Amino acid sequence: MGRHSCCYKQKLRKGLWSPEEDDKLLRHITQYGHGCWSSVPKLAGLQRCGKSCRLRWINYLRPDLKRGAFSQEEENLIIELHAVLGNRWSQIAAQLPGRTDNEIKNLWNSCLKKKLRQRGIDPTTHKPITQVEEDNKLGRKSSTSNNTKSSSSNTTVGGGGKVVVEKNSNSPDHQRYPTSSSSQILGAQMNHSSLNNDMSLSTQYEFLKDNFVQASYDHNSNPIVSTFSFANGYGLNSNSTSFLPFLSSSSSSTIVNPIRHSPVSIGSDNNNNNNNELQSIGGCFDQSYSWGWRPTGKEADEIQGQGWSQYQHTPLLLGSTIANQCPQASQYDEIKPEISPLIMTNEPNSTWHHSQQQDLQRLAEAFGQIF
DNA sequence: AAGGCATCCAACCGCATTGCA
DNA sequence: TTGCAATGCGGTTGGATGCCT
Repeated sequence: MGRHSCCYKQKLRKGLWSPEEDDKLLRHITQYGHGCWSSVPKLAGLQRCGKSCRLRWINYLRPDLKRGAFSQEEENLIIELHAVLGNRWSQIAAQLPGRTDNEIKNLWNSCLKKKLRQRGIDPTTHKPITQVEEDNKLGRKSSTSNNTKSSSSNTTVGGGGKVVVEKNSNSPDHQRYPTSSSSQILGAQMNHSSLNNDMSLSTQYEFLKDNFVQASYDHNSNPIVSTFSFANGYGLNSNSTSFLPFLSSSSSSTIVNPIRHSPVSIGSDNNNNNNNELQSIGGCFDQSYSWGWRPTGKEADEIQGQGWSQYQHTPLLLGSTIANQCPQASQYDEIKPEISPLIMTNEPNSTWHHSQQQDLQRLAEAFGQIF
């Protein structure tokens, strides 16, 4: 542990904080707030630099911190988020209320990495270790290398916070984050299969379909909000008119814009600029088309059994409409339906019909821009 | 009991970004 | 536009602790 240059200049204390120092800092911030951190030590009567005070507050003294061991659910969530976000500890921490990035980083390095290895999973790539070894043996480039310009320099995305490209080119970061909102093909980011940028749009669509995990509906919201989750941790949150991308593996209500990597809010605020920004990202907000999934096979039979027959030709993805009319929709929260694409134009008297190739193309393009 | 080693985790460092004059 | 200070973030360090021999 070194010392900040400012600490050298001012002969400030370093190392562990004493209870007295904690008390001084806590009292000061409780009473006055932190304001400008560089002025906090002086005002609080501490021989520390502002940076040190800030860190102590964020990682230890904040009243909203959750103490104690991580639960199994929290560990699972961290693993899932790491697969999507890589070493972006602050963004992972944002999904776990009461936990700090430092805490999560330490847990990952001391415990979770080990657990994943024991399960035969490479903690850097989240691929099976055998596959990673095979790739290394063959000197094969990871699927990510096709999608990134460089792994040797830092880069930023969308004007948001710093995005550090990891030294290890196997990092999931490379494959999860497009450098522009439309430059990457969905499939290359959805998992680690051999899909590449050359695949046809209908293949992309099939890929989407395969990675669809579940639909759920929030009957307490008005209008009812439908949520659609995909295997890569992203999802779509919809009402009847729009689809907003977010990180679906989170149990919290924080919505993450996967393009800008920053939390945004989606609420009932019609003037919310973030909403507009998000809606402009995906081509699925096309004015002339609506689209969705319809359950087939066993699930379709179950729907009929529950009086859903009148809706059997209506897509589930536009679930807000269905859920408004048919409360049993919520029973499908945990079902992964077999799905077939349906599409409807917004022209008068248009009805739902099975998608044609051109519809699939539009759909795949829309998803390709979101993910 | 003592020494060596491994692990944990609080705290620091360096760098990028942001905000402001 | 530029320079600088403040802030935020991820990587790293090293003291404390526990376990093993």
